[in-house]
Amino acid sequence: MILDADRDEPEVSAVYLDKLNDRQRAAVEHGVGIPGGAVGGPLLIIAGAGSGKTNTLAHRVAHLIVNGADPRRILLMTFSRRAAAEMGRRVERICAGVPDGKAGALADALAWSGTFHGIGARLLREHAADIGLDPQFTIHDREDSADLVNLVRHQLGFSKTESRFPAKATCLAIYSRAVNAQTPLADVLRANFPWAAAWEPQLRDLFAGYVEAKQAQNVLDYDDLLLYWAQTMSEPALAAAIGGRWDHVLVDEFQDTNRLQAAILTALKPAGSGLTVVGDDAQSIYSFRAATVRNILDFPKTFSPPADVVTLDRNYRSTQPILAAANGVIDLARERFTKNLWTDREAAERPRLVTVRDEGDQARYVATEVLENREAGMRLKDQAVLFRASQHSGPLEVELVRRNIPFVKFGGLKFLDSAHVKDVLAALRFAENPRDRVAGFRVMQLLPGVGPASAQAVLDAMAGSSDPFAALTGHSGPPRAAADWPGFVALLSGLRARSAGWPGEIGQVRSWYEPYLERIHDEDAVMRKADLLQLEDIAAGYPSRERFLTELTLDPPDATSGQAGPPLRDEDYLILSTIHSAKGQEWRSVFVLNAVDGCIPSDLGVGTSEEVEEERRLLYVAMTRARDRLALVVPQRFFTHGQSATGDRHVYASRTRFIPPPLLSLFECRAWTVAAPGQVPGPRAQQVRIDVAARMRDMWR
DNA sequence: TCATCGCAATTTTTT
DNA sequence: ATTGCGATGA
Repeated sequence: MILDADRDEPEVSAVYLDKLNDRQRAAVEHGVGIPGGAVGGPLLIIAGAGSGKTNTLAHRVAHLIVNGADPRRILLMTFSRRAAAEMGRRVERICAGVPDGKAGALADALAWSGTFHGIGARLLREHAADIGLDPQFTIHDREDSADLVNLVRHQLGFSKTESRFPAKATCLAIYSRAVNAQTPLADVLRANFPWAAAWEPQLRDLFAGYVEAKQAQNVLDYDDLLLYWAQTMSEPALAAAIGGRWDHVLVDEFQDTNRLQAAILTALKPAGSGLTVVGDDAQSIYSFRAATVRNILDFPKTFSPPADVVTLDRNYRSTQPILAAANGVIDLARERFTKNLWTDREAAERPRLVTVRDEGDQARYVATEVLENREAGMRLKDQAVLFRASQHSGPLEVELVRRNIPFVKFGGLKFLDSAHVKDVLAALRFAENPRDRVAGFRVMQLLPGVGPASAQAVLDAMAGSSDPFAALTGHSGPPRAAADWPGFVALLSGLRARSAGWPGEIGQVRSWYEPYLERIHDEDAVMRKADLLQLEDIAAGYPSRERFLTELTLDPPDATSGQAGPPLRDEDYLILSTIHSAKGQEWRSVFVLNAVDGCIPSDLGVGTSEEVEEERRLLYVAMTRARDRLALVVPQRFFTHGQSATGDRHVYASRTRFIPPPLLSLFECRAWTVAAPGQVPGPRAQQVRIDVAARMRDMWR
């Protein structure tokens, strides 16, 4: 693209502004074009669902650039890297449409965009020397962090206490909340983990040990990426240097940030100049991660003069009946801060509330409807099925496979979480950072004859040495692993020397690992090997081992594995997604599974009224994803787990409490049964599900 | 003392 | 599918 940067017209012909409504335009133009090129004051954009939020933010970024802002000095923090990429594309497109466009250099110029955690990791590596951090640090994901907590818990002897000590994941959750909410441990325990409150002194010791262990091993967990960043900002000189890197800082999905993130933000821009945050308190669904709507509510008065507020309440996405139903649901919230949305997209069809017999019928209903929609010209990609918990889509997935309907699932367990992938990554991480005990502990125990004790012994020997890797190669190995030890040392030496280059190293690990994989998982080794080949493909997309490990941890590929590889780009497929993962997206037709008490709200989320309110917002988010059609499905009975396949123990469920009788008029209520002639409904339907499940298993044999 | 195997119990949402 | 526990065997 050819740039004509010399033309310096004072009046920028911003045709793109004409497509915006007044409010959006106010948000885009706020503080832009101040004489002398000064940066505007803080801005809060309250943007309801479907109000063109992403578009407005993209226009604002583009408008800043068109008016002379340096894209390299813009920091854009989004909720996921997918959202960041989408934003970059839009900004580029808008800029490209401007005659004297500055779009040419934009592709890499908008370099500072990503998640809080991703930006934090990048800054910490750059400033490592300033804060006494080794820039080679590796990053632990949730599971790794929990494993490390577990190791420390063992050392401190909490694993065999009289009454049961909280599980490793719970310990980590407590720690994480204390850090992210910036709240004292005692308060966290009282408010969120009352059953663990008696263990406060032990937990305090555990967390101290955990922090020490992380530092000794040169690893950071997710929370550290924010915490170290925030700590760095408490040193005035560093704060000025880091804050001064950017003229504009924009934050999307601000309702889902926590106190620690808000603290970072105000430290970056204490006066709020150049600061823009966007969010919607009605869509706050991450308080389990210590996010708080107070960040949005308190934002204006954090600054003096206070931030300007622009509210976008016109919805461009959904039809009026869909919006009316969604508004009805959120109207019953205990407290509301934003006004209801409005739209002029008239339509006759109300959202449907469909009662079905059980989860099997729910699956058949959705599959049938999806196919009907497709017959009517709606691509599969225009349709999505949303659910509260990843597992809820199980029966539907079986039905889709049976009917040959391709789908991609978002949310829930990723294939990175599977044991074999983690094994390979642990080997790479151990080579990258030989002090990483969790990685070493895991990978060494793959060798026959090596268990926890001898792995610990080797790690201790390494930890006691100034050159841990030399200590490893010099180690004679656990006595009972004599046969496998040389191969293991050879692998790590090769990785350290980077002899195979990247991504060849991953092939190196794979060929070393395959015999162990076959030994451990002799049943389904074939499928797991295929996963590893896929991992190798993914790895090829990263420039180096370090970048691969970092970015994979912070931004794992978000489609869940399972079906035969990732679908091709031009292929049509149905979207299955947790409601959390559906954030910010929209589809023409949306199905919401299990709109019953126990699922929405989740049984596990009804402890406090705050939790119930969050579940209500979750349903609201799900409903507002729909543009033209929406169906909530209510299965009447659920088969309980823990019984034989032919068992019929079940419980009856009732419609979600978030749609009480007064709201029913906003829906078209109907029942659906398997109506195909010749098919016998009832117990037989259950039989079908079992047969199909067996057939699916056979696919891989 | 340590590794391994079998058995039972459990599983929200995610950077 | 994974985690935690106790028993067993080297």
